[in-house]
Amino acid sequence: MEITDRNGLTEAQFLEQYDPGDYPRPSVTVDMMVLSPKKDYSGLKILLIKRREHPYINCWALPGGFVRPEETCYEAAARELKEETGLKNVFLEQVYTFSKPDRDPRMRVISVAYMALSSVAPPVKGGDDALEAAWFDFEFTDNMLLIHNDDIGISISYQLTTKRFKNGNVKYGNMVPSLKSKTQLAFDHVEIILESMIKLRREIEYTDLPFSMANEEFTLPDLQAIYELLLGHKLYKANFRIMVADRIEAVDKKEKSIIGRRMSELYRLK
Amino acid sequence: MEITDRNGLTEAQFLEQYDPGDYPRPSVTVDMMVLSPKKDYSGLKILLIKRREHPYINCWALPGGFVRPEETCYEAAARELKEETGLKNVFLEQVYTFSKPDRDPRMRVISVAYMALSSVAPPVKGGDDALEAAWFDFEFTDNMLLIHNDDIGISISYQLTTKRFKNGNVKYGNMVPSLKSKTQLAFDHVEIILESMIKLRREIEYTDLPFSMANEEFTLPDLQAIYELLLGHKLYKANFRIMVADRIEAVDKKEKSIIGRRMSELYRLK
DNA sequence: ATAATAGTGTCTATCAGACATTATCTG
DNA sequence: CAGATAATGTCTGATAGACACTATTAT
Repeated sequence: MEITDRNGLTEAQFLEQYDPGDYPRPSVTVDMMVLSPKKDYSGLKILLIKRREHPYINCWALPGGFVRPEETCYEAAARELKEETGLKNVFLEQVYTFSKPDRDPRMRVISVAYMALSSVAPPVKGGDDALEAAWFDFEFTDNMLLIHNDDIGISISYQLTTKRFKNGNVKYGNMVPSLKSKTQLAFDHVEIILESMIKLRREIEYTDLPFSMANEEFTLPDLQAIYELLLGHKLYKANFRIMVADRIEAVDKKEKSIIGRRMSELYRLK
Repeated sequence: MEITDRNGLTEAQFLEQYDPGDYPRPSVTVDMMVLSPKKDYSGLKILLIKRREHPYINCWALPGGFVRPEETCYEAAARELKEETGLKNVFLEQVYTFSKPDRDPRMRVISVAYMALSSVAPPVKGGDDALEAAWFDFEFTDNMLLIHNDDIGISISYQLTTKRFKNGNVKYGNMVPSLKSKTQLAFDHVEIILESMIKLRREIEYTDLPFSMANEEFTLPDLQAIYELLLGHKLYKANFRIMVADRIEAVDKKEKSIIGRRMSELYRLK
């Protein structure tokens, strides 16, 4: 009664004898843009890992790693994030898959990019560890990407210009980075950051995504500060409050806001 | 003067001796949702391929194939699309990467999904060919996905319900399909279609994407019809024209519109 | 001539942007 | 009390949604 193929095999029989063959397969990795606000909400931080091997030896790279046979890409990203930072249950979303054949000179590596947003920046393995990680100040404007850590004296910057591309008969502008500093990010990780920021800013329009950078309970001045950091521009207080009004509920407690110096109502995401 | 690693190797030396090792690697494929309008603009069509092998033998599947070592995923998708349909230079965009370890029972396959939008639906290899392909009528509403081809007597339908998910502390609704027809789509291809349609509809808001389904020169009633097909609801004529006004230029010719029966001004995308 | 469809005018509700004002808190 | 900041009020212009009307064309 079971369906058989042209060789008379049932599905179970087919799978039993199936040989995946020896075609060249790419390695698949995940790479992540992990952002968190600075403690005083005066800017954003991004997590980078220092490379100890060729290629891009001594360069800083986005955290990431290989996708294991028994896990999804999402699970791989969540695992790597937890290994690096201890963070779990933070916002984590797929951004784009990068697949230029020569993006890694060692071998063919296809990388699925993720972005993660955390309300805190936990301490990471630093110093002269084999795996050195650090949080960098992250500044992203219309024409500049600046990533620096003044403690360890590293500054990486790219100028951003807009180039027009065509897809079918639809044209659109796209950011093109050009290195301005002596040090650079490893691989195509600038592009991963740029794609992530574009997607992030677009999604702020129709999601509650900035809430994932706020504490469980937050004041509105602080939530507004997070929105402003992610969007890269100031907002009007009154308009902002109208915008988020139906997504929040008062907790009926007061606390000093992080960015201000006064008591402010606490709220929670509905 | 060159930088050496802990073994004293330069980058060139390192790459020379580098052994990618024998870790398990996934196969990477691309799968595509290819949409085009019906000739009379009364609906959408989607391209499907009939499977001749286990698993999902005799099921219909999205077109796709393996990513070759020397090409990007985009190039793989463009190549497969051209092979199936002869189409090139159509709108083609990455949607999402699907990576459940068991999504293909034969082996680990990670699939990068693309969507393609064409103004025409070229004839495809049909009949009793080894590789049977066909265009299906495509209907997508809030609670139903219906894919059918009355010529060959195939109808595939899924009911769509909304389930709430959590990502970090952000909650959002997501469509969950449940099969209603006897026949089903192969693999997780329903999910690829759903993700693609969500992204497609969202991008219509801020791109010229529906123009890629129109002819080079088009009438406004026809362009509006395409917008309505993709969005799944009617638009007001006057509002629609205001909306597209600054993106089009008159060609100063008239032609009968496809959906109407009268002469109408021809336009072109700026 | 008539019916259908192309094309335009305009009213309204909503909303983002922009200031202005009042209330409250800290030092 | 003074200065700063939290919180609210309100004006304006742009825009989406809705409907009505005129012009043109196929039969």
